[in-house]
Amino acid sequence: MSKNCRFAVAVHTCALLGMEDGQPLTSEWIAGSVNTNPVVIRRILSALAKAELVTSIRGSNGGSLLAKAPEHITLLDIQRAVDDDDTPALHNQPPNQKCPVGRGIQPVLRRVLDRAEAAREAVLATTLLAEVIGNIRACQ
Amino acid sequence: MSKNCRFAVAVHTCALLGMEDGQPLTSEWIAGSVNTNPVVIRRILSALAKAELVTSIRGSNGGSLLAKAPEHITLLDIQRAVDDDDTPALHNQPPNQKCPVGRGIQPVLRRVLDRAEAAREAVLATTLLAEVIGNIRACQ
DNA sequence: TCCTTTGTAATGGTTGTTATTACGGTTACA
DNA sequence: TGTAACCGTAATAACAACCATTACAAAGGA
Repeated sequence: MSKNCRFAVAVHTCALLGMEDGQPLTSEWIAGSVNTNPVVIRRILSALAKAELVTSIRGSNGGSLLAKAPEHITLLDIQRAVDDDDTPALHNQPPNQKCPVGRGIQPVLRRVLDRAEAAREAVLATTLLAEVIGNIRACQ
Repeated sequence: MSKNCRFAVAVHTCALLGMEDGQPLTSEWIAGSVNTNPVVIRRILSALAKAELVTSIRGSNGGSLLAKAPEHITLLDIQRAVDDDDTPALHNQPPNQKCPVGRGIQPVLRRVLDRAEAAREAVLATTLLAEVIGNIRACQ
């Protein structure tokens, strides 16, 4: 479980954009809904734009729009856009290579953790932004 | 993906204990294999003991032992023992409740993330410490 | 030209993690 | 009955990640 809230803010942002279809929203407006600073939103939007999930219009009357229909954006797309998935080192210092366990533990653990992470991502990959928007609408 | 290495150190420690069956290992010895400070190991062992996965013998000739056979310890047991699973708040500040999305986003997201986390834990729950030890032995 | 808006750099505060020192309690053994 | 070898845990410092905020350059409409 990641320790930052970029993913939550990114999904929140995309849901707003998806519900106001075609209407560009400013970072300040989005920040008002998320309850944070507009610059935080712009950083998230910048990451989403690099992944080609949103586009931005600069200047007066500008703002951001979804680049794809919510039916074509998965939560995994969003997660990959905003969370650097550089898998952190298992151990902080490399373990003692003179010990059989020290030598063998890392590849073994890595394999298991990769399988576990793949299972987690499979759930996100099958959840569409459109479903999230539908659920939000349903609980009003 | 968690950002600390407690889980890796805990599995490493349990694998050592499981391979030296019956022989108590000192925190200093384990620290030599993990390549860290003995106090770090003792903290991990303390958490593992609270979860009744290991026992410790104090005093001279003391050390730690597995409390169960490696066939009866899953990686999920170990993870739960050393990682506080207090699910962090999705948003840092609660979102704006006057906005429909701000009101609805958190329960919806929480549900999806709980499902994703359950899928991840299912993999850890079906991986036994005994398998890890077997894999380490196999790649010597 | 002026105003609005994005894009991004720089900075400070907060929090989580690891390493390390220190010290008290426990136990085997001479 | 000492003493040495252990564990258990508190305290602290160093370090990194993250977020909020200020600041400012660049873009674009009126």
